[in-house]
Amino acid sequence: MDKNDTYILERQVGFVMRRAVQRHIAIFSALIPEMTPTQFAALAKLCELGQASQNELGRLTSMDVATIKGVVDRLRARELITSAPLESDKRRLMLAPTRKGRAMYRKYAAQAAEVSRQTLAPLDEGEQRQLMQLLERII
Amino acid sequence: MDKNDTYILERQVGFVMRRAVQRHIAIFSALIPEMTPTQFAALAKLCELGQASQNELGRLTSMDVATIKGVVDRLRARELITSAPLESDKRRLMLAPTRKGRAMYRKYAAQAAEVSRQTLAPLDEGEQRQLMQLLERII
DNA sequence: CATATTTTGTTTGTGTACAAATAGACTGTG
DNA sequence: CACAGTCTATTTGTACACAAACAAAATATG
Repeated sequence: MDKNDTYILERQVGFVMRRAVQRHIAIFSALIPEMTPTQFAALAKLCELGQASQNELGRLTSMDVATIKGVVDRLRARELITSAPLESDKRRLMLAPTRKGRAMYRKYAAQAAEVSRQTLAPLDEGEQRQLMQLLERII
Repeated sequence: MDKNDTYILERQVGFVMRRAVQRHIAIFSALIPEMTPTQFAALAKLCELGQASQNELGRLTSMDVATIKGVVDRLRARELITSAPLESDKRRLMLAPTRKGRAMYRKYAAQAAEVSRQTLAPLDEGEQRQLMQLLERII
C-alpha cells in the first residue's frame, strides 16, 4: 500500500474540526458555566428576534426539530423563555425571552464574544478572518 | 448599544464550526451509512495500531473515557473489534480489530477520504491546506 | 514494606444531534 | 367544500460528549 493511500485520521477535516469544537466548548463552559453554547445560541437568537416559533428558532440556529425542542424545554424550565401556542396558527409554538432571559443574555453577551476571541487567540487578525471565511464556505 | 457591540450568532466561530461539522457528518453518513464518523475513527486508529488499550485508543481519538467506552461497546457488539483484559496489567482492556473489522476498515478507507474531499470541495487546493493548518492551530 | 497517589475502567446523569413515525393544523387545488 | 399535500410539534430510539463519583489495580514514595 502506497504511503499516500494511507488513511491518516489526524489529517481528516472532520477529525480536526471535531477537536477544534471540543476546545471551543471547553472555553465556553469555563467562561459561561451557567449554560451551554447551544442554549446560549437559542437564547441570543430569540432575544435578537424578540419572538419566534420553535420551528423558526430551530432553523435559525441550525437545530433540528427534536434538538430545538429539548433546548427550548430546558430554557423554559429555567424561566429564561416562555412559550404559548399561536392563536392564528395553532400548530405554532411562539417563544419569547422572559425578563430574566433577557438579563441573562445581556449578562453573558460580552463573555460569549470573549469565548470566540479566546478560541481564535492562537491566530492573528488576518488569519482569524481567513479561517472564518473558509469555514463559512464549507457550510 | 453600538452596532459593533452587538453579539451576532452567525459570526461566532463556535456557531460556524458547529454548522461545518453538521455538514461533514451529513456527507459522511451519506457515503458511509454503515457506521458513524466516531466509530470509524476508533476502528481506523485501532487498525493502524494493531492493538491498544481502551484508554489509549480514547486518547488518540480524542474521546473521553465514557465516550470511548460506548463506542467500543458498539464496535464489539458488531464484532468489529475484540477486547480482553491484559494479564500483565489487569486494569487495562486491550482491544484489537477482528478480521471483519479490518475488512470493514479496508472497505471504507477510500470512502472516508472521499468524505474529506467532498467536505472541502468548495475550496481550491491552497484554501484546503490553509483551512487545515488554521484549524490545527486552534486545537 | 506500607500507604498515598495515579491510572484505568465503569456507572450515572445531563445535554446535544438526528432519523423516523405520529398527530394535528393549515393551504392549495380541483 | 373536500381532501391531498405541507407544516409544526411531539415522541421514541440511537449515538456522541462530558462531568462526577466510584472501584480496582498499579506505581511511587517514605
